[in-house]
Amino acid sequence: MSFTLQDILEKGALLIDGSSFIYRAYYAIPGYLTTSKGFPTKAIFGITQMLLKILKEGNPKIIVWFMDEKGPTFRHLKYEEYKATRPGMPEDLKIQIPYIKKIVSALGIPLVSAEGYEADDLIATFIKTFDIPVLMIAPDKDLFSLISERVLAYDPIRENLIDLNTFQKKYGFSPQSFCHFRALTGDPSDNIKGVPGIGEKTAQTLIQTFHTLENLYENISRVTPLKLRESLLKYKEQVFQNFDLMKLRIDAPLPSQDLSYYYRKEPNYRELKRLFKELEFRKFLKEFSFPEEIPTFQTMEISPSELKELILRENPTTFALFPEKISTGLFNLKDITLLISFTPEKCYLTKFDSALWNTFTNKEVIVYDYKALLHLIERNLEDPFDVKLASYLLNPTLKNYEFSQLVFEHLDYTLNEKTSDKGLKGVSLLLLGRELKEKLTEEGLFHWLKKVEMPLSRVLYSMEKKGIKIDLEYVRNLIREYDQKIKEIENKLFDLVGTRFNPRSSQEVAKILFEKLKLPKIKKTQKSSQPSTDAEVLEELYDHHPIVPLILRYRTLYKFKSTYLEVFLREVSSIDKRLHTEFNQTGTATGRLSSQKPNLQNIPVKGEEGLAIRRAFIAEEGCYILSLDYSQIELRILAHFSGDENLISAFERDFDIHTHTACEVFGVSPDKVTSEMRRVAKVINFGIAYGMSPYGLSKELRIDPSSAEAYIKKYFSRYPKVKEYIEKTIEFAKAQGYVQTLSGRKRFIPELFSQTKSIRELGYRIAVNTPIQGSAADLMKAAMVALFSFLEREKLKSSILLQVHDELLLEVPENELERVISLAQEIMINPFSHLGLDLCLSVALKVNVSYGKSWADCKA
DNA sequence: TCAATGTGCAA
DNA sequence: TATTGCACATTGA
Repeated sequence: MSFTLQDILEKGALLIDGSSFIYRAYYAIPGYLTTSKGFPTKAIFGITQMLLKILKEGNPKIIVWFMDEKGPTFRHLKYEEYKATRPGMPEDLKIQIPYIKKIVSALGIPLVSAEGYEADDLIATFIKTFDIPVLMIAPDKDLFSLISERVLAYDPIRENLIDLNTFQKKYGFSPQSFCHFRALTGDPSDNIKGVPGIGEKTAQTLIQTFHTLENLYENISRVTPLKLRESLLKYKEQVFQNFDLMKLRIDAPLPSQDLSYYYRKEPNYRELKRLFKELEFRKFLKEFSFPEEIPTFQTMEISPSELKELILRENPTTFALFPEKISTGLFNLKDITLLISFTPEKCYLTKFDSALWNTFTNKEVIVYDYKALLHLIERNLEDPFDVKLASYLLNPTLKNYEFSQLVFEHLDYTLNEKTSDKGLKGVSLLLLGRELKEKLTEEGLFHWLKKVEMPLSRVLYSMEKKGIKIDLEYVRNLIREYDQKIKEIENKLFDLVGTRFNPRSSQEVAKILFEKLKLPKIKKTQKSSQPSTDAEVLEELYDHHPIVPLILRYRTLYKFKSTYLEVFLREVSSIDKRLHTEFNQTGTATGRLSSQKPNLQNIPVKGEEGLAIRRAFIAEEGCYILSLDYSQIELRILAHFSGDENLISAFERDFDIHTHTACEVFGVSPDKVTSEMRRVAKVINFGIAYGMSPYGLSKELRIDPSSAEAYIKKYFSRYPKVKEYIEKTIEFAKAQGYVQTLSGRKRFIPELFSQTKSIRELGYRIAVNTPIQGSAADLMKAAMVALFSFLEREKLKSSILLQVHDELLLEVPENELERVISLAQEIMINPFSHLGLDLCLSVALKVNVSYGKSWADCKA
């Protein structure tokens, strides 16, 4: 009788020749595959893919992974030449083996090997020991001799199934004779020489006739032609030695004689997920159905007083605190339900209550989104642990930091967005807090979170709440003025063109400029093939037609009106007539803040129109708007990181850095630097921090690429350590897969390992820019926290209103002005020491100060 | 109503 | 073929 595949999977065993499998996976898959850190994973990936497929489609009850062991086998001991010509395993395959073993184990597949024996011998012994149907996953012929009515072979790469019938059809003899056959032909891959002059065809005929070697040599006189017979006799010893080597042993030591030992076990999902993450097998992370380890717990409604009693009794050290339901009751009083959990088995639902609030002092409180919580409860909550900020510090490039996303990322289960399970949210927050605290400590970032990011959330909360005063009357007048100017320009445009069109539509503008007026197309837009009409293009076409300057002017006016002035009126609070932005503390890849609704970090400043917009931001009666901005903070940080003596000394001596660079690049003394030379130097200085290319510089400066390259070369020869630093940073990033800022925050840069050159080069620029931009952000954050706590401690009335990356905007009562200026300046110059942080720069920082009745008045 | 696109503002 | 953001208006599904 014969077995079907189904029979085998249900009643029999699936045996894998792991060692040959690994070789096949390594050589059969073309190309390279590595993690972002460059660790080779091609073989691991191939094996995993195949195993997952086998497990999914076959769902075998018994599956065993057999492997060779490192040391010599009895074959090596007997015959020196055995496998002597086989080259050693390639290094990059060798280091993958431990991972393959880990994955096999994690999948619940028993792993069998024995010192001195090859995988083949173990498989033969297994088949001999257990009389069950077997499917051998065997990518080479070494196991063919084991094929029988109950044993099939399968080549997973060629997807080729060989059963007894197929075998006999192909070879014309039974599998038991296979080693006799191979002893005649030899096996070059194992350095086994066959009989010269005997190939597959001849050997096949001989074995078909005689079945065994013994029988062949007993009847050697019947072998013709004579030459063949002589050759066989001459190599008789060799042939029997070959047979001895090829014959599979059936006395290998199996780990157990009990079949149940070889049953497939439940996968170790946690380990498997960890491995997939480490190896960056995103495909498997997505495809493999990991069961969710959702905690089991009780949800209980409880009154605040009862809960307070319970807390006093049990005295837990850590709480998770999540606002669950907010409804607005009588007199607009907020009615808040809290989820509170201090053990993963329980979650309490209770009313927000100030008496309960006191029990949290001196406890560790875990929250999600501290700033939002402060807005909600409008009370102080000292020194909590925010899981949103924590996971941002661990990885600033996540798409979003929603609670369910964090649970999925760090706790590996899916949280239903619906509030169907309130308790689970509370318990999950507690577990997230534990998990993230551990990870953060490992990364050395726990201190930074507690000392800077958490307090900063409170600072931002107070800035958002305070808002900034807007001169509404002024804005309304300005809008009227702009409306009129816009209308005038529209009319002129329509007159000149001859038809009405929408000057805000780039499509229509392009039609008029490039089709109707036949102006030269300078460049194309990014995604469509429409010719671009952006400012850069229009500048170039400025003199080609009178409508070009008009369109530029129209764009500026319309932009300022729609994006700024009208938004101010729309967004200004009806309660305090001030503008309240929202700062996002987890919104950028570098660690900067961002601002939205409205964005107050991109208020125009250039030109008369820019200042006109800034004039709308005014100080309260009796107060001043005070602006403190870091001077050249990014270049100073570059000087610190690179240690370049020239750059450092330029800052130490408080030179104008652009003029200094102009001196270096153009080889002239400071008094000979023209404004044009300074402009060029400024572009170079900025470009360096962004990793600008010679081509980019040439485009920006409208010079030819070769002169741009000469400038850059000159720059690097004058600031040699800057060049060195850039190179070292890129090397580090490629080796480690990430870069770091002063605070120790990491940004991983997968772009570095892209197959696409342009994306890879983007990765280099990110690697250079992120430590600089990110460290500047670190400094500013520390300064804000230190300044805020100073203002609070000294009970000053001054408040921080805005942060614009390297600038702080304060509203300061006149009588505090002098004191606040000197202290704020002092704090910003040395922010880390004010927080007791053990960080310092090798370059002095400089802070420019200005103040006035409006933001527009804050200029040097 | 939504997403994609082009454009432009800031550091 | 210069980094990090946010937001507007248009366009077409």
